[in-house]
Amino acid sequence: MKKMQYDHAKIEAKWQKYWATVGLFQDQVAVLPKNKQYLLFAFAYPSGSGLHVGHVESKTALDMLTRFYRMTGQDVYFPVGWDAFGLPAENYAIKTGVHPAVTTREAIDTFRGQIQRLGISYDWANELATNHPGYYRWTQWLFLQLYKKGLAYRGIGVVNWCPKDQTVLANEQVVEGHCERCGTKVVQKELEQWYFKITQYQDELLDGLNQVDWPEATKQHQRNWIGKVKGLTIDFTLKKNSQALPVWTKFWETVYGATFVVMAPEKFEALKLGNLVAADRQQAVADYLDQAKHKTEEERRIGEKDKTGVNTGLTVVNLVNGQEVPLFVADYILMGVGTAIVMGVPAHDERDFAFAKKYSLPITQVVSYDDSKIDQAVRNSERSFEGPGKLVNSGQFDGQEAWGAGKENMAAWMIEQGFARWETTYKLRDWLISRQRYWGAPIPIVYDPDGKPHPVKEEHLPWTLPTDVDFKPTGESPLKSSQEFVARTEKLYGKGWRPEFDTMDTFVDSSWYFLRYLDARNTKAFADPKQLKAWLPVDLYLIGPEHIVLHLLYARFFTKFLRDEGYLTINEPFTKMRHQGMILGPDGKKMSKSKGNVINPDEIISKFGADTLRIYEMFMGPLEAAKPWDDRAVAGVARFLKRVFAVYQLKVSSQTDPALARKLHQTLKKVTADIPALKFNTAIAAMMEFLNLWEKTARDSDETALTSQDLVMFIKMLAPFAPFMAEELYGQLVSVKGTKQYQGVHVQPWPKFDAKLAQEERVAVAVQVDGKLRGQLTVEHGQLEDQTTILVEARKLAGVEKWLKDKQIVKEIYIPGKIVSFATK
RNA sequence: GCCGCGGUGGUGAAAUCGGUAUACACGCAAGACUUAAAAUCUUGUUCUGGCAACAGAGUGUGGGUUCGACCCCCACCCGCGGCACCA
Repeated sequence: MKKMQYDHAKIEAKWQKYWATVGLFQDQVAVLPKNKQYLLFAFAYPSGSGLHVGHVESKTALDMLTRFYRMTGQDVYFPVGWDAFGLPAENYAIKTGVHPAVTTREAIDTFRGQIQRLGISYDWANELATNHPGYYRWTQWLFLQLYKKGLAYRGIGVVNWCPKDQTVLANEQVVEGHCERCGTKVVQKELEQWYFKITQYQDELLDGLNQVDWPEATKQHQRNWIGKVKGLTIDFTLKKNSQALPVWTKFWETVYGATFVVMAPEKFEALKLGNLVAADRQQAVADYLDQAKHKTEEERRIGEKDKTGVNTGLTVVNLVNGQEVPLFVADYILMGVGTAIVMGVPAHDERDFAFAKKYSLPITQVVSYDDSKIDQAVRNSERSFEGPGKLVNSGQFDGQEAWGAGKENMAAWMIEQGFARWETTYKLRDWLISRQRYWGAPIPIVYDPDGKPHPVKEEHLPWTLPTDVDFKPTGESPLKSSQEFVARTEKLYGKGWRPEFDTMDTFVDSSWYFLRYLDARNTKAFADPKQLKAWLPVDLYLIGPEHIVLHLLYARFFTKFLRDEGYLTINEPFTKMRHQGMILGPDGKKMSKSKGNVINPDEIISKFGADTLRIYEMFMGPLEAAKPWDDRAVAGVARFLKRVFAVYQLKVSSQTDPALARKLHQTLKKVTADIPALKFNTAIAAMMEFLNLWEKTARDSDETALTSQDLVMFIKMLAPFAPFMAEELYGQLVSVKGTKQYQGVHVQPWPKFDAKLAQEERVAVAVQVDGKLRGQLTVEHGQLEDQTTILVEARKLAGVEKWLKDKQIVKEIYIPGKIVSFATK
């Protein structure tokens, strides 16, 4: 046989072309599946800079799994698409004047080429892009369904506004008071906007988490985000007119210690309590309210250390003991948390303590603590403390456990008295979806001349995004600059009618794409119900940890809504989910252009080949871990593949070396178990181990030491990992290659290992004396259960005998095939 | 502060159920080939002592359970991610 050198560029180009020609693994969703595997990768935003190594990691992992499942005879669906609306393309357009549609198309073309070079076996038949009218028509349809049910509504509210991007942001897109995207300080603005009523499903979104196989941390994040808390709402009353001021709290056991009541400025205005304020306080209160209104989120945050407030001069009655306490307004009380009215218990709450100190308010201790140091400090009003203890100064409840019986009894009593009730609160807010941006799906709403909103008629969908638009940010929606858009609206709905000029948050587009994947060319429905039923839910979703909260919550919300509307039969869209870890630069830091530590996958491919890149990224470590890039380790993987290729150029043996056969089956067993467990790193290590033994066995010979059947077995094992090389080597081995009957390695059945052959004949059993390893006993496989003999043999081992001499054995243990343990006195 | 994840050789990391800690790879060292270098191959590589046999120590720290702990329990330290004036 002619010896060939491993030429990755030639081999990869050849097979990429061949697979494309025969349409390998295309259009798979049409088949009604028996053993379905719907594998999903969080679709990418097609940025101008192309695929990065992080994309490669998750795409490769799923591709390996996909190829493995196919070989084991399952019906796999592995689709691809583009999250194509969004800010970067629009910002680029503002800078250069190039239309986002153009840059997006170019970026998608780049990505597509890179993906094919990587050997990712996507099914392209249902490729989709969210900016395509054929897609966003159904995004708009979804909006209209929500609208019909009152789950898409218009509301006035204080919104987060990014002055640089000139748009509203969802709460989720504000990170520490700054815009998630551009880092600009976010300001508050009052606007009328569209919301999706996700809170309608808050309990189900919480409960559903118990049904899915997701990382515990992710579920916990979602739970925290929904933030369900059971508390007690207690009425305090305004002395002047007996008006009830409900206070919500988790710590009602400290209610006897309330020495003031404080409410959010917005709440004070909403309740119109200003009129009740005595004349001499009017000015001070008005000033404070005005000042609070003009504070940004950031300024309020700074106030954390120095709390401000104003005494309204009004008096409030604490109904538990009739005590009269002052009413304050303070901006450390947040609108939207509880009732926005808080009882101030300075002895047992840090914030209330700081406030009481500043305004010289009394501090009443109502819980005494076992720790005398703490108790002393609280008694002397030196600090506040929250913790378990006994109630004091609390009327009939004195002496009861504050975090036990006392808490329960007090709640029961207050409820019985009629001035308290249970109330559950949530942190989750409705989803603000309006964006004053161009590059998104238009909200399908038109306004009549009176300004009343009406849904765009379904026959007018897709409600297309106009093209005659000036992108320059003005603080208003760019769509306002389109003449065509207004003309179209007037033509279809009448003179004086106006379209909604805002577009939808791109999270709307990207939170239902996994449904459209199943039938992306359907023009009658977002997907054929038969396909939806056959393929949903998604069996495995691989997604970056950055999407833990928003995307997943929204996708689950849509799923539940569409189920209620009769379109879906599932409760949860993603049965199993895992996260891939971030690939860091060689310096161990997050890759970024400014740090100059970015690794370009194209360069790795041209230097070492796609097979090497794939295997290296999977070999770096566990899929979910953050891993730094190591150039030299890449070369190590390239070496591995080169060695595999070289050993396949030897003459095929007529018999397989027995020791090597055992190792082969052991390796196959390990790889077969590791792939579905997503433990690609150890599967690769096992194959490397096999190669090490193989080379040793075949050394100083011109033969492979494997039969052609066993050579095929290993190459099939390698196929999901290194699809190009596997196809090449398989072709070299199989005689029908080049003929019409030739079918590549990727459609071959996954080999079966011989369990008996994979078992070692002799097993090394470790022998311990007093927990220390003192010897090793080699036992024939058939003798493993013979405890008596083994214990006798173990004692006789030279290294063991030495340590047992002059000692009395008090216990001896034998775990078959593992260990012998002697305990002595 | 709260929630979550993690801490193992010089480095990335293995260790399936509580059972021989450090597989695999990188790096490093020595050697082979070479005029030389690169590439490739071979051998070694947890630490301490010892020529060696061997002995001792060893999975962030301190304790505990167990014949036996990277793994389980308690207390703590450090790193990373998220949330945070949430009453």
